[in-house]
Amino acid sequence: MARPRTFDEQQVLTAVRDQFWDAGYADTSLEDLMRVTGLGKGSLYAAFGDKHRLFLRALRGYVDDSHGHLRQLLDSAPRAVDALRSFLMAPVSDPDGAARGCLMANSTCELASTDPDVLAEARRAYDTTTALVAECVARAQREGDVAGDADPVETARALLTAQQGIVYMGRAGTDVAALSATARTLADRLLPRP
Amino acid sequence: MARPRTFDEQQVLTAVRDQFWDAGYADTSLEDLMRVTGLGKGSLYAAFGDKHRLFLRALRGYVDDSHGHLRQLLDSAPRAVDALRSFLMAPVSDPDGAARGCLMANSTCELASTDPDVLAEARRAYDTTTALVAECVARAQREGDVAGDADPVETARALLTAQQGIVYMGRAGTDVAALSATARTLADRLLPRP
DNA sequence: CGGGTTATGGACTGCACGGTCAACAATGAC
DNA sequence: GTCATTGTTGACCGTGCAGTCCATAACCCG
Repeated sequence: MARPRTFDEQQVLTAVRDQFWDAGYADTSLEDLMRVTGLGKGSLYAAFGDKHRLFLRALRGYVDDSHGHLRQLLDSAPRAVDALRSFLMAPVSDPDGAARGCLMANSTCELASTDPDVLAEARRAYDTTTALVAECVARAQREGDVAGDADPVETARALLTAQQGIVYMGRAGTDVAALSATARTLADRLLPRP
Repeated sequence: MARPRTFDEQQVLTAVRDQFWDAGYADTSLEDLMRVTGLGKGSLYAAFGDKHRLFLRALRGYVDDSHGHLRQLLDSAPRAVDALRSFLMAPVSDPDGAARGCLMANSTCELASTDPDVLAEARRAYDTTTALVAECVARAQREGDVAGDADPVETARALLTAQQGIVYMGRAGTDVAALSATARTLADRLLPRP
């Protein structure tokens, strides 16, 4: 046939994602991307298109992976309420990762007003997250761990909003100890026992 | 003496702030700044220094103004608990402004990992905000509108974190109606009646 | 009115960026 | 071994950028 590729697409996308995550979209140059992937410009362009398309590709992969992890988290917990607490604590579960924030959130803040693709990806992401969390809230209610009078979707929105607030405060340099305490406070308040 | 300035410094800083707010730091060029201020490059450099210093100047002005408004909001309310609710609802109080987010938050997400000045400004801003809100929480407790067993600072941190989550979800394109409902849910949960 | 001083505006510079391209390398089919 | 096909590489290009600088304009003081 023809000459085969010498790189693994997933490895390249992971390196690209980390680069955009650390430096943002505008502050990442093609030279940065060449350095972290080990590929030449031509290879990157042939395989992924231009910088913007490559960014969207990495961003979508990040979102899909995150949803995969979330599904696993929500489904694997014996009691749904514990999964919901873990969801809220996730931003502070990795002490070193808090200041990094979330690639989707960082990208949204940087680009939402000028890049419709990023905004659309954000809406898609949070719709999915809300649905996953709402289902888990309903399960927690059936298990008797969360008051049954609250609307699961509304509770899920509140949990997601609070979680994004935690992500943001971590990005803003709040130390992890104080932020963990805040996360626990939010969990206690937003997941009232019946 | 010498030739006087033909521009008003505050007006210029307001125009600059709006430009950075709408487009972000990296996506704002000096040409943009010249357009919105009506000044030439030489005037901008002579009066404010380079792009980065001008940005920091506008950002600090924004933060100081925000704290001024917050003081006014917290002090003017007859009952402190209503002020705290207003604080939480502020991001959705202007329907058109929700998607704009907050200049401090947008800047932090875009630049926190590469610009120490912005990160320092963020920490300063949120320390101040926390102190102001905590004082108001204490007042609400004295007025008997908020349960007295909660630590005012910890409650303030939870409120601020939730508020930033609301700001962010607005920036991410959540429609204002749904977001207002979420804000009310968060207010109800985070400000429990005694 | 003249001269010292500061503001103004635009021409200019050097650079880093995203993107293109063509020559070359590696593979499998036959 | 030959060839068609695809991947790889690095030189190259045009553009837009931040920042500099200087000639000129406007002002106040004496």
